[in-house]
Amino acid sequence: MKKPYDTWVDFRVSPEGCPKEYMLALNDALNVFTGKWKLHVIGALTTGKKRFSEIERFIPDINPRMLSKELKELEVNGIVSRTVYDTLPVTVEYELTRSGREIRPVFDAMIRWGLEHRKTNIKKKR
Amino acid sequence: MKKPYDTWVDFRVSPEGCPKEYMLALNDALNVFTGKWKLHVIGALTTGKKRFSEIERFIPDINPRMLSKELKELEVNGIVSRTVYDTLPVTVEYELTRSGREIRPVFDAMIRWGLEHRKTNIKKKR
DNA sequence: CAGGATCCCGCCGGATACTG
DNA sequence: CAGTATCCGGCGGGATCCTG
Repeated sequence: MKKPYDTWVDFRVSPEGCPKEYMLALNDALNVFTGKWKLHVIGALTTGKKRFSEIERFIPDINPRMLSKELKELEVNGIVSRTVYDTLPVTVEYELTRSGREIRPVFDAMIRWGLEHRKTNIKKKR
Repeated sequence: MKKPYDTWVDFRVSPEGCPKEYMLALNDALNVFTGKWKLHVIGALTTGKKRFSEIERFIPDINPRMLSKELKELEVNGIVSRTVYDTLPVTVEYELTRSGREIRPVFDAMIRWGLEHRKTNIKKKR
């Protein structure tokens, strides 16, 4: 993945200018949402820890391959934790980490903006 | 573009549950960021209105096709406004709309989360 | 100057089948 | 149950060239 951010210091989000680490942080946040299902998975887990098949049932139209992929990425990114219980057959539980739980303010900000945006924009598309 | 959100009412971001319009709003917000360059373009325009080639120079490694595409999408989505002046040759200025300018709190929330997230996660990747 | 037209490739994500 | 393996199409996005 290309990161033009590294050389792109002049990007400004705040009036004082946006240092490189801010861009990295922004990028991190964006990476959490990339992919078609990541948001759904996080959403499913905000109602509490769940097992693989539970999440699968919770999210219509997702297939195991995708769910597996997304969960793995979220785990690597420290958003979701995976716990294996050696029952028979194995039980695996997924849960939001602290970071995962703290994404909510971001969602809230996005929703707040989105709602306002929708009000002022008569949706022509879709 | 598939929108599983429409049938997916059980997604919860807030404890009270997340109504469908919230999901749509969240989705709207996400659509603003999708694409490799959209964020850069918004960033470039936060420092004020700019012409096509100015934005091009502002963002390293972007090519005209991409810039054109992103600007068009942002315009359709009501984030950016396009003004044509009939000089010779034509001059075109791009500017953030009100909605576009008001994205900043969202960015701020993302950055705040991202910074916190980075602190607790010793980056193993990259 | 401000893009459009074409070509092309990687990879995201869907479908289906299989396993410890 | 909790995933892999494999195959495959679409499209996001790069490079290059062209135009009103």
